[in-house]
Amino acid sequence: MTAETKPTKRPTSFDVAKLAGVSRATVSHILNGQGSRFPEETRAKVLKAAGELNYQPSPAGRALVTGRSDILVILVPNTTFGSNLQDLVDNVTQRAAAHGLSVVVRFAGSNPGETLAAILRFRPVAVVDMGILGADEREVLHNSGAAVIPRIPASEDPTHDINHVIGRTMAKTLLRNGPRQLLYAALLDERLDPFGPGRFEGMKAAARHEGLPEPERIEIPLELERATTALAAVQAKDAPLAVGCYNDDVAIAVVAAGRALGLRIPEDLSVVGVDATAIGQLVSPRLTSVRIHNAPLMERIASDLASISHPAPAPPLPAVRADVSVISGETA
Amino acid sequence: MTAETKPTKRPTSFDVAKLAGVSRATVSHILNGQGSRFPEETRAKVLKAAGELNYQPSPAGRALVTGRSDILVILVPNTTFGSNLQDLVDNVTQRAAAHGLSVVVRFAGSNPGETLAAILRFRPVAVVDMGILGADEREVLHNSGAAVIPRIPASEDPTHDINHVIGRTMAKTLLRNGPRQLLYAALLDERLDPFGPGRFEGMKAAARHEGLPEPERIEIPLELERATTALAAVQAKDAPLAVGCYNDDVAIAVVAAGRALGLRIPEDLSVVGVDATAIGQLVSPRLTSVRIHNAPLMERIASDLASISHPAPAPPLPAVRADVSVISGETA
DNA sequence: CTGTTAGCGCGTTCAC
DNA sequence: GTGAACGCGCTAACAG
Repeated sequence: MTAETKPTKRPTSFDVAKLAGVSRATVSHILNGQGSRFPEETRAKVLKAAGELNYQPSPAGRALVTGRSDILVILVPNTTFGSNLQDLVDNVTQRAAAHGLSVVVRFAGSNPGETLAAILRFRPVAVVDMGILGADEREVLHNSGAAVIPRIPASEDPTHDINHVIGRTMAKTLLRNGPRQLLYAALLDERLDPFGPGRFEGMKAAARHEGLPEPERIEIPLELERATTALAAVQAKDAPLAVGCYNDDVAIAVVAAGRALGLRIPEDLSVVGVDATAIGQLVSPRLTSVRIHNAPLMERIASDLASISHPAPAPPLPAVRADVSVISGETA
Repeated sequence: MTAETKPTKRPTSFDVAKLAGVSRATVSHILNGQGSRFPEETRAKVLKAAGELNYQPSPAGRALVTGRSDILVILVPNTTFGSNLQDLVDNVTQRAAAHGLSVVVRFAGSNPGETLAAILRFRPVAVVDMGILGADEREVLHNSGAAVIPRIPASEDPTHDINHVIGRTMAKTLLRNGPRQLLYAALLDERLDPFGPGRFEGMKAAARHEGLPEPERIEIPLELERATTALAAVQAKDAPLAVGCYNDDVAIAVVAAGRALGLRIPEDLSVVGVDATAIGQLVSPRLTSVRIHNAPLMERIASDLASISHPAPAPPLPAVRADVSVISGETA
């Protein structure tokens, strides 16, 4: 270094104004596009000055006056949320950047209230909710002035919930070779299983529809011995088991436990996972798994994102179609 | 709702001052603990008023005057960073909250400059770097006034880098049953493999040390057919292969590819992963894997976190011991 | 039309 | 214990 460059040398709107030979107000007007139209000459001067100084408006100053930060929060259920989490985040980050927004990721903690409070502290422009917020929490966010994305039609039939669809799909897949004792395998760590209830409900509905007894819910740790114990506890003498799992990881654990118990797969134990992860297709036996098609959701997020700038009241708003498909493997 | 509650009804320091019958300056002094000592009575009044109003200082206002936000950024390499990512984030979030800091997660994008810029926009108090920042980038952050955590001893021997240690450990493990042709298997998606170079270097060093030829680097997609093709391309006629993998996911892919090629494991193909994930221990054959002990790192982060409030120049600063162990499975 | 003045929003801090 | 000013950007009101 030559002469102890001051750490905080960020130019302010005042610096730009000075360099351009105008007032701060003019700078603000021009840089925000809107406002009265200034002669081309003035615009150019200001833009050039801003460019030379590499002027970046202070988020703090802006937040102070607008009462809102330029932050967009992506609320993520947990780390195990498919492997497409990264893609989704990258995608949203790109689009948000185009709107001048900064994206931050928050993992949903085990304490919903705390999580909500943490989000509110950011005074975000928008919150991308992957489906873990309750109606009341969405309400709170909305009232705080944050757009909650994707926007969900108000009168949503719980039967159309993606997790319900997943649960039904698992059940249907497990039952396609005749009736079996249905089970729902959740993760032991509840923190990681926010979608469990919906999926379990879906399986129950499917069971009812088939005239089968209500499925049982078991918790499967991702550890062989304890998983085996858990599975053994529900193993009937000679009724084949059919286990719908929270995700592929759990499915792998169930398969491992079944193997440890000497069960044939899928004859004695059929298993269906969710997410159709790459790993699930690489292990032996290859998993049968429900794949969630995120494209529609992504599109919806993108369009909602686009509409937060234009405070258009409420454009169309088609429901997000719950789009899933079954990847047939060797476990069901 | 009764009467269109105003969205922004947050109390300001003025409200607290009014209710407590003092000036805003007094409120500020008392609420920031530090400052001259006020009579107990005044303190109580202010605290009570703040409590009743549930007063939360505006981050924007504070940021404006301090030139710094109350944000702590955790820079995460990618989604596949072990499953302990969630634990680490939760852990840091807890501790940070105790310091009144808000934690945000950023995934390191493929474009380092962009990532750095995005972080700088937050003007964060601190950045937790999981080891993906270069010395220059750390420098930039430091100059911007952000504490970079964990603090790394300046003259760090690259040989002590955790990834180098991991690479050497993989090689050693693979070679414990005699010399083999060493390979390093990276993920196809480079975005997900920021630690690859260090690990590969570690393997090279170990190979040199053993007088073996330099290991080759291969890219293994997480998809059976293409993984098989990639592995077949490097398969010598009758030299057994020994593959050190970026992580357990890659290891599972290599094992699957080997099986597809009719190789016996570990006789013809030995494999070592990294992370010792739960899944790796549930599949068959059970993975041999290098486990990274995060406790020391966590502790270091915790202590560094504690020291950002006290601007103590530079307390001790013991090096973080790179602590790894080998989980013996059936693949090496 | 073009551009400026003035004051807000919120917490902090110096000087009295 | 307080008054006043600062930091930074925005915008309504206003003057040239």
